[in-house]
Amino acid sequence: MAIKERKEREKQDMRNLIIESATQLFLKHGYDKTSIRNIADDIEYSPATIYLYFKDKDEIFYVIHENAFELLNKELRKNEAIENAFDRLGGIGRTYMKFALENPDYYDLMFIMRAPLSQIKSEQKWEAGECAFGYVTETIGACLEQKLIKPADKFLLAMSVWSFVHGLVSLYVRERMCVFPLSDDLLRDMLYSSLENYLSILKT
Amino acid sequence: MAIKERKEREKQDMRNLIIESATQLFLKHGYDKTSIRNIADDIEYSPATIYLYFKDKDEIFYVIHENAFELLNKELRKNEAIENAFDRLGGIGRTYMKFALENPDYYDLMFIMRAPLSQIKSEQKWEAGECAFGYVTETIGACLEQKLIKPADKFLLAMSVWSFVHGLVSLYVRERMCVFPLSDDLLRDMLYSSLENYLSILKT
DNA sequence: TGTTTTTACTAAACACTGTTTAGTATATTT
DNA sequence: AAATATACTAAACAGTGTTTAGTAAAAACA
Repeated sequence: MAIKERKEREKQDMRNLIIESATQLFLKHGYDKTSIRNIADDIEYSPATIYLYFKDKDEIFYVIHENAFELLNKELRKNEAIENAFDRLGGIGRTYMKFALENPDYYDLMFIMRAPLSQIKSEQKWEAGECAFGYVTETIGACLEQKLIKPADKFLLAMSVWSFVHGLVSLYVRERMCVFPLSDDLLRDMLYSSLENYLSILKT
Repeated sequence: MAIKERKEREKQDMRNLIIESATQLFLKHGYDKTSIRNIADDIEYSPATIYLYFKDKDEIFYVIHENAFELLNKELRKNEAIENAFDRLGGIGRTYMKFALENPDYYDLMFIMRAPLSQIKSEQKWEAGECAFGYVTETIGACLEQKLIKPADKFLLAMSVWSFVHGLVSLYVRERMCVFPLSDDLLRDMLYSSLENYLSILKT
């Protein structure tokens, strides 16, 4: 029965088609303005068809959110090449910040919006998040073992580092940094400088 | 012509009535589930009436956002009593965090959601934000003058401290701290511990 | 006072949204 | 060839923010 396999393939193709259209519309117009009807129009199917492939709108954006994490994780792991654990931690921080500033809509979906996580609520785990966060924790563990940073609980430090960078980029992404009377370019520089300053005071 | 004054009073009363109802509904059910029709039902007027007193939904939530800032600022200024500038900074940080954890919906509106700031876009300034942030900057300035913290640019430090605490509470409020397999109580404790740890490494 | 104007309000509509239901062709299996 | 299963959609449901046109009551004017 090769027919069943073909049907399975076709089902996956249709899912991909929907995700591709949704991703493109999302990156162009944002979450709120990407409606099921817009996606349906774009792929030239009726809105109801989309519900044969996805439970609801949030499930679509959960998949996009997972793709975005794959992208971020790929970027983060590039720092694996850095020998010194502290330099690696710095690299990870800068990569994370760069990702957020270059892909603000993805970042929003991954770490700010409630939508994609409605998929997880009670039951599943937030694997994508745990994976990215785990890498930070590991690296901090290495820094602690080699006494490259001031001693503290590994998880507390991981939470701190993550929160620090997230704080900077999320205030920027959601336009709260306007309290600084600075040009956008100078502001971005200052975000990076803040990170450097934080790393320097973490150092032993 | 005392009539004009009465009319003015009545107009303000109606605005207050709408804000009170909206605030109550917002704190009970959240932003998305607080619709103009819900508010109208609650105050026993037609939905169209609300538009005679507010330009749009965002203007209503901008006022609520301002009230929330008044509340936060009042709390923050209580730290004025603390003599030592560094202790005062710590107090401000803890007060900010406490406010966010006790009023997550207000915090969301003030520092995460896009809605209330749509009111500001091009033209006005975000006065409420600048006021709260200014107080942090001032205190950090005092810390620097008295050499209580490691030297760095005043604004860079203010941005850092704010971002650090915002990072912690916003990841918590938007449920990204679930990467930690901890109970809610332990998690909250860890947020405060993170802040203490950060303050300790800022110290000279 | 009576007439005109202004004010306060609303019913209904517009243009959307996510989602569900019922029904129809087409493809597959028996 | 007949029966069944699959893929799809038109239309509806229940909601959203917002606007328009029209109506009573209040205020101003004569």
